[in-house]
Amino acid sequence: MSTLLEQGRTHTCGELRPEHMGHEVILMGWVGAWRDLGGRRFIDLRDRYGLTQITFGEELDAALSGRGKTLRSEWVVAIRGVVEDRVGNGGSVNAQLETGAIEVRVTELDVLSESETPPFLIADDVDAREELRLKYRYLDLRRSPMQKHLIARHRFNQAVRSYLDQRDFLELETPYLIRSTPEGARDYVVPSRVHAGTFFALPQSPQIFKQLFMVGGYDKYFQITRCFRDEDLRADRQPEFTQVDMEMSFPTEDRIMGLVEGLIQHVFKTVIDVELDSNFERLTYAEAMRRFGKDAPDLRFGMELAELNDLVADCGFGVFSSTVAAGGLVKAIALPGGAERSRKQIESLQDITKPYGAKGLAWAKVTGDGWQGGISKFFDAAEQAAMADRVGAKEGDLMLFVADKTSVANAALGNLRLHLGDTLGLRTPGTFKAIWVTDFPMFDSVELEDGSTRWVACHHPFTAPQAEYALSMEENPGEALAQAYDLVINGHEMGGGSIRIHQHDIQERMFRVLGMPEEEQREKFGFLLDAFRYGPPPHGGLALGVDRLVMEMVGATSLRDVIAFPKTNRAQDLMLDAPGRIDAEQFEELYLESTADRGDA
RNA sequence: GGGGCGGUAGUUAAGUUGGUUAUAACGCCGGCCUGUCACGCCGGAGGCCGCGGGUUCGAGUCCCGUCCGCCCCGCCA
Repeated sequence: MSTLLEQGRTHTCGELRPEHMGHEVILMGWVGAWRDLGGRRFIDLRDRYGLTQITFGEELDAALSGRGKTLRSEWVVAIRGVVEDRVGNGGSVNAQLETGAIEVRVTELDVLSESETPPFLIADDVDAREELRLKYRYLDLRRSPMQKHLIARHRFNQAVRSYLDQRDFLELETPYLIRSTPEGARDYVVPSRVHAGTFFALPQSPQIFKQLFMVGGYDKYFQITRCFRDEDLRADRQPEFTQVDMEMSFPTEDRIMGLVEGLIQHVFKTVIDVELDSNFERLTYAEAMRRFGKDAPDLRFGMELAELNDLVADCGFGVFSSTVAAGGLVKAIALPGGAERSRKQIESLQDITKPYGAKGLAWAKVTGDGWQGGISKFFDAAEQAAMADRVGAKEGDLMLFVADKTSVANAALGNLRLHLGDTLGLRTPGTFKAIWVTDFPMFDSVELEDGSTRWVACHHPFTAPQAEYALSMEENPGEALAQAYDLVINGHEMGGGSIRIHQHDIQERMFRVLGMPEEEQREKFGFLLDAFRYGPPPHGGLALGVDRLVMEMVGATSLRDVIAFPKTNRAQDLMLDAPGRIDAEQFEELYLESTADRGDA
């Protein structure tokens, strides 16, 4: 007679329903919680599909029941049994469980695997600290919330593939061992054994390859691929992360955004059954910064920032007028009902703005009798009315002001707005607002240590300028706008893309603005520049952050909760204990003894 | 590189102005219990108080250093 394992499962642990009553079934799974009543024992048998209560009764089979008592947490068992009605057996339905109306009376038991007592309880509510969960990640992955997250990832990937496949996109792979081009983020680097003293780099994105696919005539490409950046981590930043990387030939910005909009709607519908509004709202970068202080605003709530420079340029409050005179920005936000807050509560908000470099957070309460408290006394009634009107503050509101350099004022108030939105419950979990932020600047000016400034690409050096700036960007880099766009959902950047430069002369101008000499261009991007001499089609694309999208969809608060084997804050894997040392022989083969061996010494 | 929070039984936490035997819950082990599902009841075992120094008659508690985890700034599409 064959074993239960050989016969195979007839059902999963999440499958049985009242219509199966009377059926003989074989289930396999992990032993969860049990309840031992003496002559009767209940066990929750668990797999990734759900929980089924199985039961042993002494009156039916004392020997089998005795074996049932020896089972312990996380043992793996196969059982044969009969599906029975809980109520008919004298119990009651467990409405919390999908299988709560039935139970399986065990008639045969095979222990497939025993388990030591796990270091933490495998339960939906984690009580173990994260350090421990990461060390025993395979146990953490048994928890239902983690399984839901990874299953959502699977559905996400499948939805992307089917959507893009139906639209003639080809899923093509690109190499992971490539050449370091130290622009943007720091590269992860892999020493070459065959070529002593030289190094591969892991890609920060397949950017250049996908452009070469366009030159190669594969006019619609995508890939779900890993990218690597050796930078410090955050809750929403891992050193390796997954992107849906896409590129198409003969595009316009609208066609790309339209395609991605459809893709995002399809994915939200498929993965979490949410219908997003069609025609995602579009905001220019300048407008986003002006109204929300951030290039990735959360539009699920208002509380927009207001600029007050023109109103306070000549006011009696020196902090404001001198900020305007120095070319800075005075901005304010109204907190509805905030006038009830105590001075202490109000001043504690500085803890939010301070990390962004804001020197202070000024405030005033709007009452029926003019402003009160804070900086009220510096303004007469007309000034107060004008500012309150600009900010949209009503009686009972609290006005909050930041006067600082433009970047600081925007960052401080923009993040304060998000904080207030959080505390007021305006960023409702389970609600989603997807928007496009468009018309990004081409260049950012960076101050060097010697006080001079240089221009760096906001996006990357292959981003096309908008037509009207193609010729003028050299004279006026700060004014030039790019054909670049970001997808933003709930205040998080979920993806970004651009139309690329395919014209040789414009690419040269771009490099000139960036101050990259020709030899350096040749050395870093020679193959791309060469390729663009042989009929590159107009092309453009976009990349989506898979981890961030899944995180937002399932409502996780950390990327680690949607990545099977993530890294810690210090970029380590606690389970593997990686990175780790290598043995002397392995090391020697790589010729890493001295920096003189790098090849550029 | 900088700031903040944390590390005490297997786990999660409490631990007062420094004081004698370091608590609790869950888990674990044993016993009782035939309708539980956070089962219940009785009993038991279990501690390098992250690590290293220092102050003190005495340190989980105070000081210095260090390691680890998390959040944020810088950095980073």
